Amino acid sequence: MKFQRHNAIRELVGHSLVSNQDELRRKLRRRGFEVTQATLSRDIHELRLSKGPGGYSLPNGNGIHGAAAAAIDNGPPSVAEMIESFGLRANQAMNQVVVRTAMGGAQPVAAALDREAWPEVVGTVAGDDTVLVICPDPRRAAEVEARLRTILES
Amino acid sequence: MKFQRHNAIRELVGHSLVSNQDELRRKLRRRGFEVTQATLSRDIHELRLSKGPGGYSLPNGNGIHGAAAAAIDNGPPSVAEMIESFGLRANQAMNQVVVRTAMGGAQPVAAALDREAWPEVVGTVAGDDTVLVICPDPRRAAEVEARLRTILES
DNA sequence: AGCGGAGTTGCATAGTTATTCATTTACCGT
DNA sequence: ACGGTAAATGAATAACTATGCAACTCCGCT
Repeated sequence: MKFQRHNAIRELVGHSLVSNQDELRRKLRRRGFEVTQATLSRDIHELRLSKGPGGYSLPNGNGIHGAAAAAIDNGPPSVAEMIESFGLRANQAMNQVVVRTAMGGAQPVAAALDREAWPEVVGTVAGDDTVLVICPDPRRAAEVEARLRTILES
Repeated sequence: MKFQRHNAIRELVGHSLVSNQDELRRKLRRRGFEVTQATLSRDIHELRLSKGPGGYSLPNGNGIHGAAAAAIDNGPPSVAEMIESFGLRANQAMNQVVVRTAMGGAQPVAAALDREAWPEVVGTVAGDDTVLVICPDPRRAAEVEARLRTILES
């Protein structure tokens, strides 16, 4: 089971020196986990471990396990949430959409848009209360405008 | 000189995303350091950098020594230098080009663009990590995109 | 000048990690 | 039960990083 293996990896990396993935593979095998290097590469990525002079280490100091980890992991705010919180209106202009928000709401909205990386959005620029959304062409801008309006009106 | 190069590496790693040694090599070349990947591997070891999900990072906490960092950068930063330091990617959309940068990199990049006053650029708008470059028409925007990409990939 | 050692680097390549592709497995809704 | 879909994984391999070695430079000494 992947979850158990992840915990074992955290434990090994936190309490002993692990210099490379093959060493990790051997240590895990002693604990009953038999997987290949490819899987460990993916595990390490998912656990966001980093590799430095002293082998692998946990992501910046916090070695939280199990339940505590899950509690913190409340995904980042979605575009829908941000628009619901801050959005005032959205207007298309050529290949752009201008989104007006409450004061100070532009940055969070733009950040959420960037993170979700909609295919119709090339990029965003945010001020204090205005987000400029750049699309490849007017058609895509219209789609974005429509989608944002749907959220605004819901 | 090795010492200067080490400082440049610290600066690049601290202020921009460096995903691998070849990328670091290209960014250093723009600043006048011409070395091979082998040397960078040694430099990284000596600087005790670590590599994680967000590229290379400085050894836990100690940032750049302000004076030393400033000493490297004399003349007004060029667009090429700024793009090398902060640029992530460039995408054209109609008569605009959206430039994504490392967090906080948009303002310096836009300032450099404004100062160099390219004929194909009408103006720029910068947020935290995105610069919107306005061109007179799509053709000119394509030229700007191509030129920025050349820098990014050089 | 000539010698010898320490330091730095590039080249080639060994060592390590990430990714692609195909397969297997588990779970859904019909 | 049966296709359809998504998650997990291994094998092969691409991509990336470290290292042995030779060449070169820079000093300090004779």
